Amino acid sequence: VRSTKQQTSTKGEGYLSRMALNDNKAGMEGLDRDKINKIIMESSKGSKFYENELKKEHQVNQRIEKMMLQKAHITEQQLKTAQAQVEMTASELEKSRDLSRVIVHVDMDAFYAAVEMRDCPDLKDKPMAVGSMSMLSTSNYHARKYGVRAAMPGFIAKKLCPHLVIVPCNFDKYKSVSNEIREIFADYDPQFQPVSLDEAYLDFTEHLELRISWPEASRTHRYSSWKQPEHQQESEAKEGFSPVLFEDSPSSSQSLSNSQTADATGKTTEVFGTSVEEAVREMRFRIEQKTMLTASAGIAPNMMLAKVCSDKNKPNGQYRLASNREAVMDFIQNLPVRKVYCILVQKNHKWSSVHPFKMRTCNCVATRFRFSVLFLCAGFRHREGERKDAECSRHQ
DNA sequence: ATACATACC
DNA sequence: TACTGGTATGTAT
Repeated sequence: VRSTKQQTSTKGEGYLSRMALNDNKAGMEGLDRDKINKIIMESSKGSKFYENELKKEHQVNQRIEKMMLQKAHITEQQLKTAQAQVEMTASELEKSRDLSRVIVHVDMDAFYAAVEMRDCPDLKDKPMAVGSMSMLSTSNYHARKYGVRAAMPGFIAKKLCPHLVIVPCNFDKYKSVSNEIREIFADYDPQFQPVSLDEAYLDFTEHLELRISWPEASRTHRYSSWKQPEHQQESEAKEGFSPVLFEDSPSSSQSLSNSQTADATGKTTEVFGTSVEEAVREMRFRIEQKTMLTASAGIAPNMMLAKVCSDKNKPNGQYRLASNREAVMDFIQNLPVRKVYCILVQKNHKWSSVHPFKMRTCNCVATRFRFSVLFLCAGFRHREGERKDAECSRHQ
């Protein structure tokens, strides 16, 4: 597969395949996928774009045919050599497996759309999307029920949902909100890695080591009335509380999570525990109080898994994958390859390389390739390496 | 070293 | 009418 060098693959999955894979997305329950695909096809037909996509798809098919021909000529000996290589790589990866870090992936829910809805309550119960007639950046959950989603041209979205409201992008606004949430991220990991305006990877490992001995006051956060501008200074002042001053063992209240102090007026503050889940819940709480926007998070021993996890309980939820081999393997079993398909092949050959084998789940890939160590791909490995370098220079 | 291709949001 | 644009990495020559 790797040696098939023709540069004929489509951009990403390709338009047509993408539609066929229009599954498994939040907000897609109870919607008629066939009908949606039909409308998309009819809207696309005859356009230059569509012709191009067809051409690319054809090229990919030819490439696959070629690969299948090559496959017929593979000898027993070659197979054995390849097998041995795979086993070797597998055992190397197995040895280098590191489950000691706690990585969190945070992703704002329908970010651009959520910002626009926050600032214009009229949009609240309407299907809306952010972008233009040519291209949408994202859509709110209401619009997703009609099959309207990110990276879809606006005019097609209008056909799927005639009442759709399309709001133009306000990047400056999104940038300033992004800065607000990044300030919170920095409290948990000063070296956090932003992916885009609304998404970042955080290494919680160190925060958790310190947090275990934090007093309750440092883990208490105030509900915002969303009217007083000073609410953010409030929480920052608390965060600035030095944990080093409280090195005695965690107090008895430490294990009691989710306790709330009540006022005459009701809840005004919330106390968070010292566990990962509590720390992440706290971070999401602070984001919501500060920006009126919700975020979802995934907690796992590496970036790739964290990313997949953050999708699991979206919107406004979080999911933690335990840090042991068994849990990870279990999690991987029935995961659609689509979510992590970069695991097997070179990054930019991934889709056209895995696709012809028609494998849906990771388990299927593992069986076919007798390959059991599949949860850190080159792309993420690169970024994780980057992070370690950054950390080294920080310590020096 | 450069141009071109691909990926991600 | 209309199928992104900014930024990164990877590959070929």
